[in-house]
Amino acid sequence: MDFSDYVPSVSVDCVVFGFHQNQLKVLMLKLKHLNLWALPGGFIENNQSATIAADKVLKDRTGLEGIYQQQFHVFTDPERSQTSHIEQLISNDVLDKDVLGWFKNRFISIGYYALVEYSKVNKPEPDFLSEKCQWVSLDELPELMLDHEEIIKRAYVRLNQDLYQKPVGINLLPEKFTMPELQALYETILQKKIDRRNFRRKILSLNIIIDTKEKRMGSNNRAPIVYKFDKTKYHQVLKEGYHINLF
Amino acid sequence: MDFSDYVPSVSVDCVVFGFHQNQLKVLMLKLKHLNLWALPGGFIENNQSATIAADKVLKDRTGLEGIYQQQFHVFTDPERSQTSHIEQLISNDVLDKDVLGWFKNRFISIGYYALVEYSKVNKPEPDFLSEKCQWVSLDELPELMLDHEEIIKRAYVRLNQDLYQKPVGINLLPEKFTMPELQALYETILQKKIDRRNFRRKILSLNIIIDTKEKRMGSNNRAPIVYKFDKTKYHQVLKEGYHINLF
DNA sequence: TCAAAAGTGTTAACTGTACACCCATGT
DNA sequence: ACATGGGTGTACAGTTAACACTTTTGA
Repeated sequence: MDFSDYVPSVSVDCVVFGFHQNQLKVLMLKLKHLNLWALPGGFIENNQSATIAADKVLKDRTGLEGIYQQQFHVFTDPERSQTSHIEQLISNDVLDKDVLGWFKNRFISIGYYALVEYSKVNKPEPDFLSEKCQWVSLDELPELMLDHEEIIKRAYVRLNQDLYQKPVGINLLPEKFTMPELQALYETILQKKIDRRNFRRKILSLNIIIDTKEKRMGSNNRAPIVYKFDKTKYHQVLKEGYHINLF
Repeated sequence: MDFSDYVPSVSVDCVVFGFHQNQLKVLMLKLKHLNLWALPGGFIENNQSATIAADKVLKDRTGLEGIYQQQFHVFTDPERSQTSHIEQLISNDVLDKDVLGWFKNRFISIGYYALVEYSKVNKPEPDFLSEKCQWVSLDELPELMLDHEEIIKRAYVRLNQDLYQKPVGINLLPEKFTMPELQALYETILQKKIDRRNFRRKILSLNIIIDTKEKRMGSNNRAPIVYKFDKTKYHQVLKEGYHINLF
């Protein structure tokens, strides 16, 4: 393995959020032969920006392109770099021992959070260090490598803050969705109950979603209206920001 | 010069804001023999976090410790690294040519903004590359090295956003200040006029400033009340955040 | 026709906004 | 005593919050 194409000392870690069964999930990798989980991550090629590097990580794990991503923090504590898991991976023949030199470097990691439509991630792909890649519920995190738990926590805090400013949550839903679905998403991320009627009014007043004139049939109650985003207005609001008072 | 103590490929740049004569100023360095200005910056020692490295930059330039600082963005565009100014500094004998190897690296820079009390910075110190270090008004920026103009712009955008969420502006004022002074600061940063009476009410309702029972004498009008921060409550609010509607 | 959950509307409480007036200070 | 600008109060408008009723769907 040759790491000379990568910027030394810098890595990228992605906290990929998905929303399923009214739970916020994170895409995680289970390391081979170790009882440890890790965030999808990678290194930055010499001619890449970190954003492009993050795009590649996202593409490799989820198969998707054009995912919404947001750089949220850089993790620079010198204590965050540990190689014990790398050494174990080497002794389990997962990694060749000539890579230890690279991993012995201290790494500064740029944290991105990404929002994906859960159902579009059909078969998340593990990387060369891991045996599986799967969704893990945010409130049932397993034991994580290095400072990855802190990275997730911070990503979540930032997502939470951002949701008050911009309609980012929309990236977690499929193209078509109902008002109750959108509300469940907001309630999950913000961790508070919101009045159904007030929520609807506020969201509609943003003028970023459109009634498709369809209804979601199939349940034992009145069929909710199916909406989709008004992409033009959505991007406008995303840029400008707003403040929804959902306290 | 020996750079082996530093983390390769990573630098720290600080946008140091000060407030003087109702203007927002930034601390800038004038490069030796070049008609170019630069932000205070530095590299990260092997056992330092980026925050500590930024602290050192701030200490070296301003002489102050414990300055309020906030990491706001990482600049990773591969095109941002250029060495033409370094080469010119070498040909002017400012730098020894054996440092070119280090500076030829591509750098990823972690941007911090810092807020200091203008009057406490008595004699800003240039670094080894620069001939002077001084305050420059935000709206009269000279020609800047690399992407430093973009870094400043982004720092300002972030400061602006943060001011709506947390009472950060306080760090730009001396320990004791009056309501009109605080308002002038807000109006400058937010770039909008605010109604005097409404401003006062909102700020006071945050309960983070205390009437010192003193008055600022000396001008031809009613002497304004002198306030100071309630540090305990201030730090609490800083952590929790709020939203002031000053639109 | 019933339960469940969605759509719609109304009012009271609160917050923000736009003002006018009075007061202290130095000349 | 007057000009200047700071401190205080108040009423209106706009927004948010709390809540009740009607409608649609599948069983």
